[in-house]
Amino acid sequence: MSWRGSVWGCLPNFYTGERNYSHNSPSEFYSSLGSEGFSIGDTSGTDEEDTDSAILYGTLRGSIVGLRYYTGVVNNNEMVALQREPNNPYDKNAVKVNNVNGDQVGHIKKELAAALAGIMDNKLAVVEGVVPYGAKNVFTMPVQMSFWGREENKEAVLDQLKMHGFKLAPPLKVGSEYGFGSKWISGKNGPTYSAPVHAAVHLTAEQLKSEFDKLFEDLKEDDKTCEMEGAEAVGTLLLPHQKQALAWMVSRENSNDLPPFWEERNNFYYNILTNFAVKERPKNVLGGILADDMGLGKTLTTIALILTNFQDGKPLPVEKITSDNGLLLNVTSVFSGTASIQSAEKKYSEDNPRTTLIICPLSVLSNWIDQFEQHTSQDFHLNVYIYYGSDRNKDPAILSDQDVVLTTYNILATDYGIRDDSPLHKIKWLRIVLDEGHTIRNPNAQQTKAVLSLEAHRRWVLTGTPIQNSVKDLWSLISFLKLKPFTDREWWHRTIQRPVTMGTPGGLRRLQSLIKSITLRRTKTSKVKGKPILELPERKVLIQHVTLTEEERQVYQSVKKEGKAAINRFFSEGTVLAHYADILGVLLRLRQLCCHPHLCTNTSSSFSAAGNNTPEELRQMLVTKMKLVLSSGSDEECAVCLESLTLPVITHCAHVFCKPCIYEVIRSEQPNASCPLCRNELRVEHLVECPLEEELDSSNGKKDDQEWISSSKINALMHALIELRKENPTTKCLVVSQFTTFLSLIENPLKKSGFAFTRLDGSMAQKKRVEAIQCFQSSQAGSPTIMLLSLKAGGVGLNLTAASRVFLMDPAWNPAAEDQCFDRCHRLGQKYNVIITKFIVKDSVEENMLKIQNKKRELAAGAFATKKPSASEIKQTKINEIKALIDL
DNA sequence: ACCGCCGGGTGCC
DNA sequence: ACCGCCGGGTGCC
Repeated sequence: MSWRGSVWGCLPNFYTGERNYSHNSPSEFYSSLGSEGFSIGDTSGTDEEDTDSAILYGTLRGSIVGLRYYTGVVNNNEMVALQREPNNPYDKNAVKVNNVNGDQVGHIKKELAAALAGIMDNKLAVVEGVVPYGAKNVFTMPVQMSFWGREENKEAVLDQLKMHGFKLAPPLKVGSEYGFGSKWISGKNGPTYSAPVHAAVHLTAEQLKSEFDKLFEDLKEDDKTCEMEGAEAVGTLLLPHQKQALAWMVSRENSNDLPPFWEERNNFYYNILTNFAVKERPKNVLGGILADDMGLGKTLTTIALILTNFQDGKPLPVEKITSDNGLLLNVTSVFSGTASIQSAEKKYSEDNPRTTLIICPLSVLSNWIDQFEQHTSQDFHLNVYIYYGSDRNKDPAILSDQDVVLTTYNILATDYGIRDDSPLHKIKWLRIVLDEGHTIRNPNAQQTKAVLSLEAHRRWVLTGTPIQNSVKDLWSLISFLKLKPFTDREWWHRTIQRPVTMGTPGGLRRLQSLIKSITLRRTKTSKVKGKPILELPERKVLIQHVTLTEEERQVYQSVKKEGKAAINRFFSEGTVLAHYADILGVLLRLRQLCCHPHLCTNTSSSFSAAGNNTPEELRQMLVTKMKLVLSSGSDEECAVCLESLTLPVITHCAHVFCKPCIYEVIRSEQPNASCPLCRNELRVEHLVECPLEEELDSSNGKKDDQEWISSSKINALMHALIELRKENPTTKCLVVSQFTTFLSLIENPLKKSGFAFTRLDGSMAQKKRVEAIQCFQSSQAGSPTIMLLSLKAGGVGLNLTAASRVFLMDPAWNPAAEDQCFDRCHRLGQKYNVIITKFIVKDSVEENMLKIQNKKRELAAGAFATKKPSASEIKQTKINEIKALIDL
């Protein structure tokens, strides 16, 4: 279908010079965003990791003064935030006090502030306040402070306080500092809570995990079972559970309910967690979290929502196409809006926007485009603009005239990083949809910051995996939903996260009630009217062992011997971390040798190294190393943000980080920054960027000069494929590898044996991918029966249900990556049992990888809410893995 | 009286 | 603040 090409390319041409968009100039939008949205300084960054391991040192009563001068008011038992104010002209020790709304209440009395300043500045403790009675005070009010910190800082904090003549009282038995009500609560000011006997009951990781699972499981049985038909513009019939989701989403968008934990009491609105009260009715999020399992149709449901609840609770207006090229018009409807835009301009404005912004991982972008095309009835105009690619149109006026703007997290973050050049941040959107919302679970990641500073009326998070490891991961999502007071990390932490992780009684219940009020969750096993939502066929994983030929084995052993010797040397020299990339290289070569000798071309060991290289040689070497790391398939994360690498750069000490992350490290540690992994000197001018990857597979190259030969693994595959064809010639298969070169090598025997095949890998242009997928999914006679698929091509959205067999040619480091790949065919629409065959070479690194996969599976199943490992711990785990892999 | 005491002015950091 | 504190006014009984 040719229109896709135009989607990607032609909007700029279409609009060039057509109109002047005088309204909503960029500057207006920036001033409305304020400086906050674009601040570089990150006050919340550095030692957040420690908050979970904090203990309560004790409490102290103090006073807040200067109430006269500020507007912030405080109720009895209300939580307050203590914030250092080092630039106060009267006292460099100043500590200001804000209420939950962020309005300043006053200052901590100076003698006490003098004691607190050092503690707070050196991050020895977190100091939190609750005002026991503050409603009527005019000049001063008391504050009950709790001191939280790591065990090892306790003495320092006590000393510091003692120096100024203060002494902590032991922690109160009643958990007022957890916001669970306290002895101060009178009947008037809140519900009474029975006081827990102990301040905190620590649950084991396992208990927490199971509690947490229940948290989502329990969401299923409630009243979210109303159904709603999609509007006429939805060109597809919805399944019952999708109609339920639609009804729920529409009701959420049009709801006027109070947000969770708010109550109306004598003309005020009370937050029962913080005891904060306001006159104005707090806004609930017009949206929520759709946490359906993969394959239940979140995309379709969201499209139905956009079309059905288009504006003012009404569907997308009908604009029947009368011209005889109606079909064409719909197809190019992406840009067909000129005529309607003229009239629409009065209807839609900054206050009443029309545009839904959808942010998704690149891997599912084409899926969204497909589904918009498939599910939007031909008679309706829906302007969809794909904000992607270097020629993306950055005119906010044009973007805000679309019905839908589709973009990726990376594009959003990239634009945001350029500060002055993010049109997406200049627009107030009708609706923002975050697909694969857990992408933003790391609060410090650039993408998260970029997402959190977007403006919108309605906000949705789509995710199949609502919580991956801990409550912590939820904050970004909740913050995105703009639920007060959780947008501020302190209140989230004090009212939800800490009670849950400390096992404070009722903490989980509280979290559950929060989740429940904003989430719709169904699993593949959920039922509608007694029937399972979807009945998936069975899925079986078989492991087929492959024995190398004598020749292959010899090559393998010699490379292994050499690599093992080198790695041993690194261990004895203690330079493992410095040679991390080299070690990955060794393992990569071994894994490649298991597949095919031709994959392993770059035997030129890079650890010749060192000595007196020219700067250019050094740069080249670093680039080579970085590419090695990126292409090693070892799923490298940035050790700063713990996410997969965005804009990777390599340090002189050969460690790879996200560019924004490592810049932030250097900025915050100036003048002398050091590498987070090995503590070597770190300088911006030494960082080497990854040249725009033409092809990240390190074993790339068109080795046509080599004569084609087979390998044990290829033989095993071909044998299986031919047997399968005898059984049933229409059965479709995925042949999956992490090495695209391997896929290329496999093409040869496929052709020779007369198989019709297609191919999908990460290097292919979007258009080509879509073609390959459609071609493969086709049931027409003569359509390809085999797809050569690179493991990570396409994300969760990729739908390859035509295949019922999968041949995994080489194991991945991360079992989750494999599972995700299998789910591309084992999902809604699969008619047959799915059989997966994993080829594993006997007595090789691959067998060891299986062991590591099992370990990871156990880890993933058991560990929840345990402390997030530090950067160096992650590396240490990797090093242990390396040892296991090469039998050291 | 280099004190006490009185009462007005005044008030965060 | 229906306080504390400051500093000026004042001064036997």
